[in-house]
Amino acid sequence: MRPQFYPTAAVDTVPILAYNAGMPELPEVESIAASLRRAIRGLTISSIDVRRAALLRRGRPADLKALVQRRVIDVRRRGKHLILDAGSRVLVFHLRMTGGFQWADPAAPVDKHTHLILRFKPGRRELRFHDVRKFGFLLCLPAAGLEACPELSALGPEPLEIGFDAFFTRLRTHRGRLKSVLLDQSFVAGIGNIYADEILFESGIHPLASAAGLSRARASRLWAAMRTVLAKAVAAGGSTIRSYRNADGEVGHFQDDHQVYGRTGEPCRHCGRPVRRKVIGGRSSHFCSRCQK
DNA sequence: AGTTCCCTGAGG
DNA sequence: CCTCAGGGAACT
Repeated sequence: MRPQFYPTAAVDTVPILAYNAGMPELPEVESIAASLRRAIRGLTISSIDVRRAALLRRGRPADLKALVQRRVIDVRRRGKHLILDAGSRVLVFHLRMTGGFQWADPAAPVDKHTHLILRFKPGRRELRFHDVRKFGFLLCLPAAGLEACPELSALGPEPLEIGFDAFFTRLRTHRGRLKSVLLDQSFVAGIGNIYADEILFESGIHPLASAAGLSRARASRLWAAMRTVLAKAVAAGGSTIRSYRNADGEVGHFQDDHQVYGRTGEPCRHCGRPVRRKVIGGRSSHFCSRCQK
């Protein structure tokens, strides 16, 4: 997990906000939340432009309008959800596969996939939420009882917060293949297809292994790998964010450093055998059949 | 536990 | 033109 930024324009251009171009999982959402926090915490929402009402899954357009004049208290993450805390009311975004934000110059053309625009005071830039495939959604809810909303209450613990004993206990209650269990947001929240494969490779465990049948020793390796892989990715700012949009609107490129994900047929970085790909639970899985048992 | 659906751009 | 990818809900 060592993405690097390669400026494509002048050396002095500064990336100001993650423009997500990958599939956001826990590390990416964490990174995006941090960018948004730096950009808008403490600002007052001055207007909201809803360009695609269907984006709003819970709450009403009028609830969105009621956010105007409120101050942004914080931006945080829960699972893959991004929570914009405006005091007694909050906005919850789920980026799904192609959702992302732009911290844009209001004069810049608005692309057709932009579904929501938030403007602030003070500030000369606006926050645009875009989503090419429209899988993402937005909740506008009262802060009180937020955790009780179905999207959030269904989530399992945070993978970087759960201790080993609790993790091991949870594993036994989730039968099925390990790959599917890691992707189950009610097991732990925030792991997606890429990190699930990377975690399994790091732990040396096969994606088809039975979750409930894992020995304590193997579960311990899995737990440690989960922490290592996710923490490194968080520290790197999210390995699947492939581009940043800088102040000039130029896009820089990241180099991914995955061990197995998307490397079908390429040599395993440990043993050199070709990385295999197999569909498990409807999701493509990448693994090394020699290094993962 | 597997399949379908949502949606669109990318790649064949 | 066709097919595929993907998160996650809603099926079967």
